[in-house]
Amino acid sequence: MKSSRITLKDISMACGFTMNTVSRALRDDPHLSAATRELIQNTAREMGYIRNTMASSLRSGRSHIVAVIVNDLHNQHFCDLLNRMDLDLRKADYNLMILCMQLDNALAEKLIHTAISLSVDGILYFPNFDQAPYLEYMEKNRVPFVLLDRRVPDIQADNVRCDDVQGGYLAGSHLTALGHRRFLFLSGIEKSSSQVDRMDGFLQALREAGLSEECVRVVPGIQVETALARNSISELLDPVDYTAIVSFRDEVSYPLMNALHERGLSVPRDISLISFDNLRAETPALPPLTSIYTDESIAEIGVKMLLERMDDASLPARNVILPVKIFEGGTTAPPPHNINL
Amino acid sequence: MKSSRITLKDISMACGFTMNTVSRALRDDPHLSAATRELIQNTAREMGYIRNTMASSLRSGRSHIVAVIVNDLHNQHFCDLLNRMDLDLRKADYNLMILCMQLDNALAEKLIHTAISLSVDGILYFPNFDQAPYLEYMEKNRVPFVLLDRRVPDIQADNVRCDDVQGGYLAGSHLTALGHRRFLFLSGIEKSSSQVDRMDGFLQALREAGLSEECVRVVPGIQVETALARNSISELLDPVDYTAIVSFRDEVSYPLMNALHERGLSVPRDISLISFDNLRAETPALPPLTSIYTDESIAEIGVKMLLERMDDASLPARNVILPVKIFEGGTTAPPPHNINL
DNA sequence: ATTTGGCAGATTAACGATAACATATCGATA
DNA sequence: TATCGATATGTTATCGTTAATCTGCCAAAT
Repeated sequence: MKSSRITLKDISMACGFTMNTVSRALRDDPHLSAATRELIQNTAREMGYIRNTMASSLRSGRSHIVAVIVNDLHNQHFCDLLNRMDLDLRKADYNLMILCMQLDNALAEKLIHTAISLSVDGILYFPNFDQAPYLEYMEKNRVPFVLLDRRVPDIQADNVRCDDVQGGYLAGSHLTALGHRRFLFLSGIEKSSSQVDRMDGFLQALREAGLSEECVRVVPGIQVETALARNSISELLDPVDYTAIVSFRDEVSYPLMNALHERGLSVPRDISLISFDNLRAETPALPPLTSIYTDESIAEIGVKMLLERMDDASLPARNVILPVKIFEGGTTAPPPHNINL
Repeated sequence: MKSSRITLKDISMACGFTMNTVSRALRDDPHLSAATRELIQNTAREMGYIRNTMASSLRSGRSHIVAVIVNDLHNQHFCDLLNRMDLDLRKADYNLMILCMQLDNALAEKLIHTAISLSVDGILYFPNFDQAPYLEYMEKNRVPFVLLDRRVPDIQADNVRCDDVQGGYLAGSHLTALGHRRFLFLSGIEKSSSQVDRMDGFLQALREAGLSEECVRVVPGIQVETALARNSISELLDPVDYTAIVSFRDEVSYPLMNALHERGLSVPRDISLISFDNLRAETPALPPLTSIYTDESIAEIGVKMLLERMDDASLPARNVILPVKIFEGGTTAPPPHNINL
């Protein structure tokens, strides 16, 4: 019952080759004879050798780790993305390290430090609006990175996100086409480009329908999150001076439907409900949510871009904007005709 | 525009102290004079120094990383747990590294290797049944670890999980008390103790109600997952020779309800539905799911245990079993009285 | 005045792996 | 036969940090 970790030295002594030769054998260096390589690899396996990444990375400069920095893990969107990233990165022989901001923007800087400190080979980053300064760290330390899901003003960097303006526009034109004239708009908490862009697109659709901003009551993200946490989302509904609700993400829609149901309002007969979910169309709700989504995977594309950039740092910055669509579930309908707001 | 990483050497040259002194200053070593310490810390900050974890860990043996190995991230259960773990670990100055098995059991061994290779300070592990051998790696390499959510036979190690036998029993007695006599039991894919234990408890409740195993049709986990992936869960429902469904996790229940609804079966009027969710009672469904849960947090307790163990490897192994309760949502009711199965 | 002890900081040697370079062997070629 | 090049392996230096040990200095104690 030997204890503690086996090192190259141990293997070297056990099979008579130098540490260097052992190291090369374990990395499948083709300059070694097949016999030597196999002998060493077998010995290593028998002894239960596990390479020390810390040492290896220190010397070689490569850690085989990619970090992804996310807002929080309560959002199923993100979790699905993370899963996909993990899969794709593992195929390319990288480990994914998930770093979570816990909705604390100040933590972002620290997490970027952590990632750099770990000598990660690349970073996938969901930036918020006010985090542009942190990006400098990555550039200064020459860490390849890709920005996901959000736009950061005045930054020249790889970037993949959804067409949020178009998303907001689709939501708006869908509702106005059905005849809605008064809206409740529930925002998300993050100060992200998604917020701004979706609202822009939404308002443009209203303008095209001859409506003004007056028709929209906006609930700030912080109120939404607070209400969610307190399980009191019902408060946000009053006064019911609207016939349609636009909610920032699908997950808000579930408690929302419960709250509407409790006060006797039926979806979509009395109130229409539409939300955004850049990631997938499937929804467990009954009726299924009408939702804005994209067919493509930010995770897949983001990982691909990062792999390319890690491979060649001199590539020009790329900007990918994914088209969005509307999934017409069962939560939108024309407003009740007897309504008079 | 300086590039690449600043090292202790750079700081050392910039402020005239040796690397060692710089290193100590940056670690708040009390043996240094306050003046020196501040001078060095300020210089480091100005120069944008970021400690190299790889080097630091190599020398010191501590990485400040804790790894958690999970089955997959599509399960909101796990994501909630991970979030909590991350929070608690960060408070204790550790980074959480999430390693995902992607439902591929063989990957577990590799992930444990990865964790050890990274010199993590501890491992939180959701083991499956057939993974007991892998645990040896952790013991051999003296990595502190805690087993979560599942029981592994014949292993003497820190362990926190729910009382799954009791959970199965609660589900069973709840349904038999309502008058149900025929059941459909949807399993989860993992070969975990939860599976076995819940079924044990469930069957015991049936026996106490004078029923035998014959009353239960069991759908294997692999079929459930396949159906979920193909979006064809409806297939599993036939023939409808039961009045109650027990599903292994809440997330299966949503598509299930949709499928029942589509074929004109109402929950709970025609079919009762109960599921397990060790983690939280809140459910977005309408009506809310009747579900087995626990008030306590496996994440919180698991992290606490791991911190204690990392602090003192000589502690005796501890075994914590959390009590479970039933949340009576709206998805169970007496069976239709005209039924004759 | 000499010893003692503590403090601030320097010197040196690792941690484990790998890159860069050097060497030895052998067959092929001039 | 002497030289060359390819192949297979050994030597040495180093990645950035920290642990272990040591030195010099000054104040307090004898």
